[in-house]
Amino acid sequence: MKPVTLQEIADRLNISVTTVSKALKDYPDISKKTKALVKEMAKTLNYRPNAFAVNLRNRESKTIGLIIPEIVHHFFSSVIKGIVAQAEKKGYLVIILQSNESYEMEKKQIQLLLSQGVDGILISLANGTAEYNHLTDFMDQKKPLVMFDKIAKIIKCSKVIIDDRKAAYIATQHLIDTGCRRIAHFRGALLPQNSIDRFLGYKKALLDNNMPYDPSLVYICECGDKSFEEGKMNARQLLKDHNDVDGIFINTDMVAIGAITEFNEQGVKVPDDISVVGFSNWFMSSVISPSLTTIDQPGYLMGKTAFKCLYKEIKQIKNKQPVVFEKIVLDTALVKRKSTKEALPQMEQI
Amino acid sequence: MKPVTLQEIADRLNISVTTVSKALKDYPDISKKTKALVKEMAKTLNYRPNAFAVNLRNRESKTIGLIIPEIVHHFFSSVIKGIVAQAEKKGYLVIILQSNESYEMEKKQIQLLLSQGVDGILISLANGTAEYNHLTDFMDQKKPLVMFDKIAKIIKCSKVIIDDRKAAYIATQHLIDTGCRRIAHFRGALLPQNSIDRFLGYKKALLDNNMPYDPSLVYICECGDKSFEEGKMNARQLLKDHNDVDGIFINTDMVAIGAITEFNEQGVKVPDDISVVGFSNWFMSSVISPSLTTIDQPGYLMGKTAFKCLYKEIKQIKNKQPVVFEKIVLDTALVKRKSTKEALPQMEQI
DNA sequence: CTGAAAGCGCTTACAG
DNA sequence: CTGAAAGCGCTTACAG
Repeated sequence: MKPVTLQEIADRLNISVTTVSKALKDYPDISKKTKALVKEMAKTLNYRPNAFAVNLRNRESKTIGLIIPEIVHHFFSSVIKGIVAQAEKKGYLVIILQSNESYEMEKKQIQLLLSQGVDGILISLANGTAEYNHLTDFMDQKKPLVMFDKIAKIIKCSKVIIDDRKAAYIATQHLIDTGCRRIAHFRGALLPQNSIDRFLGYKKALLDNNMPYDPSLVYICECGDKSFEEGKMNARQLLKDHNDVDGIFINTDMVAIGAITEFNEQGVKVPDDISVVGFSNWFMSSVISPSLTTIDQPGYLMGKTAFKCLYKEIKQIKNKQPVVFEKIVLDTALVKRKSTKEALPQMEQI
Repeated sequence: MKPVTLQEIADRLNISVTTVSKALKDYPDISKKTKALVKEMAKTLNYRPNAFAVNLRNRESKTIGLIIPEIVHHFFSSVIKGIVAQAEKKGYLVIILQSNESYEMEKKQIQLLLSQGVDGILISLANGTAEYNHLTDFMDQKKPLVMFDKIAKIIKCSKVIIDDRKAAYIATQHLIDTGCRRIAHFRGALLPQNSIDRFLGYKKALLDNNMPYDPSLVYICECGDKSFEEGKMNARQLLKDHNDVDGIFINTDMVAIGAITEFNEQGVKVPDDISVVGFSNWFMSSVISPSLTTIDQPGYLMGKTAFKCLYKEIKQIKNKQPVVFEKIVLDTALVKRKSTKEALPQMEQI
């Protein structure tokens, strides 16, 4: 069974393709009678417009691309869900690609999406990305690109993020408020803006509380798919290097869970010996023991917001309006659980 | 900057569009010299074929659709990752849609994908799906559809699954081998084939071991996004109803984690008082305490395999070869952890 | 070895 | 109110 075309409908009704096309789209210059006839025939034949032809004419695909470092990831999968849900509402479909934290992949994927003719791109940068020509190339095609979570400050485009520095500050402050006096930090890789910002928030909290910043207390994790093992390893190393540490602020939950697991295995008590604060609020963090105090990061909302932002720009470009870039900062929240102690009463008054 | 077309290249070189097209595709009837010239010009101008036009001509989009019940889900996100990775290798892009376990959504999404002109569909059925016209409609367009994990036995198409019944049998047998004598089951929703099969595997293991099957020991979970709470609730109810139960086989890990959490909170010792076996081997299951004995379900491999299968059928249809449906059953494995006891020596000899 | 022409299915400016 | 015609960018059977 060949797909039904406008031509087929036109032939059956003995009218022109033009009229059929207009009737289906409710052009005002077509008579009611004709419209009814056409629509009925279209229904009977189960007519479905050929998307390729429509796309070719209209120069839009109603499809967007999404490039994300990792799919099997509580936070990112929540973002995906938000994007897909919001896109569907607006009649847009989402093509997903995983960069695997690789710049090369990311570059290739942008090209792929460009070739496919997506109307826009949503991207969270790979750790390995330090050059941005692939992004500007895309934008040079007069197509919008919106970054979320892992962004490049230097690129002029809309961004949806959280205030990583502030959130990290609050996390570290919480450790201080609950009595920690020597606080380590397991940071993320060196390049990504959010691991830099979280590190800076940690440092600032220390300084604001007159606590010395000690670089030897900062450990690095790549935060790829080996996060759990990295957390364990770093925790082991930390115990060897510094037996006086009583708190750690960790760049991401999965690493924190690795660290807690290591502490549990070594008989180090959390939070009595060492308090731990994570980042992201993965579901898992609420069910391990002790449950993890962490920063809640609104993944689903971030996805929804990022799509809305992209959608707005697609419309603006289509209507030849000027595109105004936005920087949207979403709220985070400290989720207190059992991996940190109760706040000291005297400290709260300071 | 307008996109570069074949016409543009042709004009600049003073040759025909036909020749340009053929040169770029290395037709043997074009001279080496012309090919070199054309390719160089294409490179200089950064030519990129218009996908819509190519699609329209070739009647294929190099795009497939993926419909999945839930994106934020360890198992399903692993499947997505496998599909996307394998598809990219073959030059295919993947459009993702989430059915939210709803039949209505699923139906709408199939239509959407059909309108979009995808070359095939990969689907894991929603719990709510009991009618299959939307699936057969799609296949009537001479486009392949492959089901994975949550399938409908009755539909004639390729399927990639695990042997749920066997895996459940092994899980239950493990409970018996480790000394459990009164074993409950938290099953999934009533419709999905895999929750039926897991239930049947449980039942068969009991009967093969001369243990009575007691329907009052079977509890139902929808296994949607409330899985954790369902696990807790069912565990609470179970404790009230049956204080003699010493083992539970649970349809999916997230529910099992809920149950274990409830037991921990109530001071019921796992595995000493009650042993628990889950299903799926979510990462989380290895880090909770006690860690969860479960069935490892190969999500990434399932995704990869499902795409390969779909790809094969796309090619078969394109080449007008007969399409042979396959049923591919992937291996699972029992992962023994701390939520079950050591096997009893005397039992092992039986 | 090269190119004119038809056609994929649709949309829309224009004529009547 | 209706329709002929052009055109979106590509591919390929066919002619020369």
